[in-house]
Amino acid sequence: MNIWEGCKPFNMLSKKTQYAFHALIHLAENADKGPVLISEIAQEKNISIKFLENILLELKNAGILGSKKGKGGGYYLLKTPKEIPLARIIRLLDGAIALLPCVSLNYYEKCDNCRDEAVCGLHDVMSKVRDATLKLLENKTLKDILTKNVAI
Amino acid sequence: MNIWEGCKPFNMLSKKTQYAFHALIHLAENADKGPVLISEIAQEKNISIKFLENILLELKNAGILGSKKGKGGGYYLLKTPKEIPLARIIRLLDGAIALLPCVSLNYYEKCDNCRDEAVCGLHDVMSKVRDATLKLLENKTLKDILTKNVAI
DNA sequence: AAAAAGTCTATCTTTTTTATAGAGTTTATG
DNA sequence: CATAAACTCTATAAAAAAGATAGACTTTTT
Repeated sequence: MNIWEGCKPFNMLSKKTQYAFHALIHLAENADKGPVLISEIAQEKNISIKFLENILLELKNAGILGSKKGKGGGYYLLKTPKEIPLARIIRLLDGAIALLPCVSLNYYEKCDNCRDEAVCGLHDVMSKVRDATLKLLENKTLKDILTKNVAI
Repeated sequence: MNIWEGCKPFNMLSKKTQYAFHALIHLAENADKGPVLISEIAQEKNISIKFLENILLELKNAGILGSKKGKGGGYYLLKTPKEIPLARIIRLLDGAIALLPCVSLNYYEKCDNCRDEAVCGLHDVMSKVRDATLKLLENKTLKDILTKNVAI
């Protein structure tokens, strides 16, 4: 059961992050209905319920979601969609937003194939890519990826 | 032996692609000296020689490098650095340049967590990220990542 | 003929990703 | 207060990908 089915999807967002986005969208679009069941999100978005559990828990531990146990419980947003930048979610679940460790702002790591980072042309170009990417992902929020209009 | 040592380097260029860039840089900067030995590149750039063999072979099969067997042999560029866009190398060795399969130009794949791609907000944002990335990676070439100045 | 150097194919190991299992805890409510 | 609903936590397993290696083969030079 290969979920990527024949494409070559390297460098992409993990399923974990993709599922997180879809779950957050569902939560935002149903924010008026009180806590939402994990099982409801899983069914609606076609995600393994047990896998989704872990993801929602991570989002909760990061202060993005709240939860309520017991009957009538479920998950809900702790922030408005507008307050949740996409970069926040990606960094939380996938880590660095950069094509090379040596240009990552949050997960920097020295590269060991170049002698001097200061004069590495690769470093320059990849920094530019990172900046262009972050400009979008830090300014676009959950609100921007919603289908329906939701009250702020 | 974890070569990523504690960072969380997902979504990044693979070692294969990174090694390819470093090898190409070395070949460009030594283009005047005739064919360059795999072993020379491996030593200079701190890459496993056997792993590098495979990479150089892929670059050769893609028409980017040429080679000469026997004594005095080695690898050499078939194009000028200016004619080799970075996107070409990444696509060859890593595949798609996109954060989601559904926004990849060269490796498109339908996403199965959203009902309708046409009204998927995620799709819109990720297309913008792809465009911003490609604008850089398709216009920047091997020439732009060289340290030394090399004759065109 | 011998040595140098790339070619090819196969396999192995490690790491990461994805997914699952199951016992535990909290809460609403009849 | 018993019960069921629902999230919590930790561990583990399965699958895929990345990274690396081995060795026999071919071509070329001298």
